[in-house]
Amino acid sequence: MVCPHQVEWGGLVEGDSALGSRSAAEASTIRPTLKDVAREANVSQKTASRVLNEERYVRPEVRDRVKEAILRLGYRSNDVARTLKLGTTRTIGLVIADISNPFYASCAQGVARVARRRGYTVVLSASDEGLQEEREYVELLVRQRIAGLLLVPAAGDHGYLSSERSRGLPIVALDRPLVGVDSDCVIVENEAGMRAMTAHLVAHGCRRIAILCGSPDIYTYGTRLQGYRRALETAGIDERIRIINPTVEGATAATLELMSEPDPPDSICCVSNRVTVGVLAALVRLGVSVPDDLAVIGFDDFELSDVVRPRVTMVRQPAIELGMRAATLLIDRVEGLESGPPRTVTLPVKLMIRDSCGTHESGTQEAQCELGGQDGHDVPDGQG
Amino acid sequence: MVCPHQVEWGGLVEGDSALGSRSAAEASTIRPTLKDVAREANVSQKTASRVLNEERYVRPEVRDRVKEAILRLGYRSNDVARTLKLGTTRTIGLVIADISNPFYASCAQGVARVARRRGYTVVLSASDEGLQEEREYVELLVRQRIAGLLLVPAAGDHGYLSSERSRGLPIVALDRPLVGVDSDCVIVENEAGMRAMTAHLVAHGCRRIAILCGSPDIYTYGTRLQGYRRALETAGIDERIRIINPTVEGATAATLELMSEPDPPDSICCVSNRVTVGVLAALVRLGVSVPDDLAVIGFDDFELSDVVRPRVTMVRQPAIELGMRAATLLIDRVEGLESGPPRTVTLPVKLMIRDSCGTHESGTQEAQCELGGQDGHDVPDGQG
DNA sequence: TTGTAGGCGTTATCAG
DNA sequence: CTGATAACGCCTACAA
Repeated sequence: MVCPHQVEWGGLVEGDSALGSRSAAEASTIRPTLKDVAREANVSQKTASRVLNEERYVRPEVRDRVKEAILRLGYRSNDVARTLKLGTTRTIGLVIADISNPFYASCAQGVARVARRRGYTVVLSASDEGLQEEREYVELLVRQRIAGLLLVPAAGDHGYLSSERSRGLPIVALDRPLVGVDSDCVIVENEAGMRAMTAHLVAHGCRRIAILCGSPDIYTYGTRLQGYRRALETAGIDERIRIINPTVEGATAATLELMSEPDPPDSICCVSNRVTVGVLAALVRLGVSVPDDLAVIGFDDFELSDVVRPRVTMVRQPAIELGMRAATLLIDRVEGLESGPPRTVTLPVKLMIRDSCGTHESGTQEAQCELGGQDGHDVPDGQG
Repeated sequence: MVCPHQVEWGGLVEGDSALGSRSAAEASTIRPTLKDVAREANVSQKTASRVLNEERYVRPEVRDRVKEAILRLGYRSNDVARTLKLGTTRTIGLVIADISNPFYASCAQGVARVARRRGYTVVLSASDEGLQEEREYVELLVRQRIAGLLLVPAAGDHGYLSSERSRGLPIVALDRPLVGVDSDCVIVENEAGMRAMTAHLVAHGCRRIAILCGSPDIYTYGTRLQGYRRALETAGIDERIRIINPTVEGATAATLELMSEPDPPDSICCVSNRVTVGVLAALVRLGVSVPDDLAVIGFDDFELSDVVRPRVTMVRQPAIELGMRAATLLIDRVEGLESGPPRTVTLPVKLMIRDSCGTHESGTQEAQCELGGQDGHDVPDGQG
């Protein structure tokens, strides 16, 4: 089916836009330009441009003529050209670890929401926690002249970003701070959250408390581990640290192993929703009864945490808000609405007390963690 | 901290790149151009360009000089300019309904994986099932001159896309075909899947089989509903159709209502993972025992479907592969590797038999649905 | 092997 | 109010 525009369009093929026939692969190039619109409307290019950008000083009559031409030709302005001229994109680059982790998906959702609201476009990339991949993506994004960069940094040194930063690229770290550059960052109360979790286990009589933790080189795991240690230290209890691959499969394997050892734990702290899910899967397979045989507590919510029996006690992070705050901060930087030194925004987490740590619990209770403030607190960093 | 490049850079401020001081908001513009590199290396711009693109015919000595200049200046080529000149991006636009639905997240993951492998960048947008929002996003993407468009169409007519298509923009529909334009599309066996689900319930003695379904205007729901109806027709059983808002909350509310009515169903078919999760939440709350009091079966897997007790019988769709196939097809079109008429790729689904439909089940069994082939089948459409 | 001139589609400048 | 003309940063032709 040939749309009517096609017909109109046919008459312009002679134009100097070099609109001859091309191979299918190149066909996407056959689009009318502002010059075509101008010719069609019998005005200069600049006038057409004026209409397009809704500038003043265009006679209504002329304006209508141009608008008509735009419609007739199915003209779409070329942001590539405009960007080149203006020197600034309305695109933000988002580099996360893994889209299939609901936590990051929620962060991305928050980012997307704010971006849309403020007229920005989001380029998404997944680094899979690899610094090398992250660098490649950032390189690509910089080439594309993104207005700002939002990233969940992989483990390792991010000094490579300092040249970008010094060239004025706004960067906001999400979920974890950057190592080796300073930048804004939006994180949650990792240590306090885990401390609260561990203390909760202690309060329920647990003494052989294991933690299944990803590499402490990754900030979130490192700080959460720290919280665990401090809580145990306070309680005078020995640590049982297991560094694992923090995936569902990794956690399942580790749990299977852990529970088959002599002197197994009486409780497990999970450092992420992936780990919690993996632990639960293993326990179900083993027929271990929670919380009777073993208590389980997790950092970060997961879908069904409230539906699974027993309902899992865990610390909830505001994932969507994390994304929204990060995006807001970034765009504020981009637009110059925010111009102070790098700042760290720390959002509060909540301990949701349910049934997986002992029968004393009843109903879902919420407990703000020690550091928690209603809206998080905002700390300007020391110095650059 | 001032990085060493800054110093080098300082010497160039006089250049005709107009690198004077600017406001913080515009600072991202102060980047060296190829011209700066050329001057720094004492060669022509073209020579610098040659080195950048690794063309032949550059004396090694000169090449090194240029590379050094690039490094010293921290030069990053400007893809915006390059794109304008070349007339073609390496960006694909992805419009999905909702990132927080793990199904779409997985699709996006598949897309991202292929895109990365083939050197493309992905711009992500979420339409929230709104046709209007979808249009706005597409408009934006077209302006950005994406090389191709990948979308999960919202309900409604997509005739608005035909002008883009006729201008040569490759479009691949994901999860649902487009209405009103023809295009490639990658979907799963919706009807067969739901027919198998329903038949499975019938085989387990269910007779009051309800379906919780989203608006049939959305292709996936429409076809799944069709599968349900056909299976019941075959079995000579009455329909119990409930059109709901297919979210977790919507399904929970509907289930609560459904179960409190006189003559409640003996089984529920869920049209999506969102619905299944919502149903389970409601049943847990009501204390309804599955499968004893009620059988439950779902379309589309969800995390923990295999961990929750009883384990939920459901039809699994290959979400990641869906995304990968769609992206592959799209990029093949973009690059002209694929040039025939629009084609529809249908991927098979699998019925995973577990415990939520009756005690006859034991262990997880897999059953390929009727139409299933190993790799899906590929049907060139009728005609344009 | 290297350099010069011109244009991709916009917008900005500055006259008419 | 409107229109030539010159960039934006890169690449393709076409010389040298």
